[in-house]
Amino acid sequence: MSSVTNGNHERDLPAMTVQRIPLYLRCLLEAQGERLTVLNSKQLGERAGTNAAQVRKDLSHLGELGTRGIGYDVDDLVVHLMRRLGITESRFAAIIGAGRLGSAFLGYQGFVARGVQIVAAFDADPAKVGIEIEGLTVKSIDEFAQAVGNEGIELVLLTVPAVAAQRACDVVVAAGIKAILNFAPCTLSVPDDVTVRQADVAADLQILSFHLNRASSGGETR
Amino acid sequence: MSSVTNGNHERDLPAMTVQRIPLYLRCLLEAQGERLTVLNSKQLGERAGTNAAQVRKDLSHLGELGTRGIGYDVDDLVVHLMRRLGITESRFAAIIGAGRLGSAFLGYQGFVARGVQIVAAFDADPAKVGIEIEGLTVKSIDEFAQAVGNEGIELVLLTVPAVAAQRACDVVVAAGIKAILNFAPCTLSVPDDVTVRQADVAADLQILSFHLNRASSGGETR
DNA sequence: TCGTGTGAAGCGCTTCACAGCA
DNA sequence: TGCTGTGAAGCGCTTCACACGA
Repeated sequence: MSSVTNGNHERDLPAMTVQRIPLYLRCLLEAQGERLTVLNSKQLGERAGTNAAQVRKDLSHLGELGTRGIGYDVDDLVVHLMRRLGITESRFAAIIGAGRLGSAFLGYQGFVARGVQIVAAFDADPAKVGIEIEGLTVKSIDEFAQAVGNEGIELVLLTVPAVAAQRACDVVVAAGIKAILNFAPCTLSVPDDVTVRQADVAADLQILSFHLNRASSGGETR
Repeated sequence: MSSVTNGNHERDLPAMTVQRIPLYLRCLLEAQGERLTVLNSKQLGERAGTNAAQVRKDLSHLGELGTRGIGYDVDDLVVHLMRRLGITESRFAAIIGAGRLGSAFLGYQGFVARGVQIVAAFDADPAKVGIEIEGLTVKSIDEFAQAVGNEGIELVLLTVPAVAAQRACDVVVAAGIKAILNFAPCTLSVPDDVTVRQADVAADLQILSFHLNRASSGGETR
């Protein structure tokens, strides 16, 4: 009603654009490491594995971030993408399930640079509670709700066995968490306002297996 | 040229259908565990988190697998989907990078039931070579090409740091591997006939973070 | 009757092509 | 001149609605 050049560039990004923003951000951080200050849509597209038109269309949804005749300022764009992703300040995450996979993520040093900080680990198994993994003491799942408030936890990585996943998920949802990354190969039931992303490694391998078939068989039917 | 009811149900599935087949398969295996013999499209859709129309359209691409008025025979469908994915016999996979994440997958018992068997682990670090993880001795990456032939390896899980990923990838591709699941947060350059799937946990968390923003802010612009 | 298989409609994403601006 | 931002065209996926068949 008052702004002129500022269109409705605030909410409602296409789902596919949202999925690519982390990819663009990663490529831009790489470019920063190479001391590049400007990237055009073609260059960014090549790094991200897409094309220039896709990059321009995606970024145009965020506002007019580029300079015609020049390209995109790398530092500027990094800030804009981080702001859109809500990671200008690190988001705090918790791991539920201190098994092999959960421990691997606890020890991974790469999350902080991507705007996520793992601040706590929980397990339902009393044998796991109290042990220290990568400098963090595993807490009981019973303490989860309290920890969410105390530590500002907003994201959950669910790394429990499939049979325990729904139970753990219920605890997480009851504590007010709205975003879950589920590594268990099962469908989780959650309220509409909770977002679940599925990370099923076996499914990924099956998809790759499918593509192996397509490549090898020349064209015979049997 | 001779078959009557058999249309061209052999190759060329829509990409999105291929992505959902592992999901359907997982739901069907669950149903088998519950001693269910028949599922209709609505029931399968609910389990898979989609709808009946989507299920029917997807499965129709594989042939006429259902029975009108009844639904789909669970065992039959499992066999069909596994055949399409090329996992009627287990596919053999190798892990490159015997770090925390690679070790976690080596110890995961759930792959075999999904048609994938991890048969070897490799690392470029001489300090890692020779150590035993979950009953498997870590080999040098230099032995990879030979092992591919000896052990029938067709899939690779790449769990090395980002800086080492392209180098490791080149070794894998040179050994004739056509399918790679890359856990390193970087874009890999591969020939056209090699399929790479990206598994970037930090990117998934960033997407979840974006959705947190959308949910919390009621509608104000600033 | 009930549920599949399927053409057709609907919808969203991708690509194109070019106007607009530094 | 060179590259962005963007309407429009193109394309593929999803959803609908119903004929067909057990």
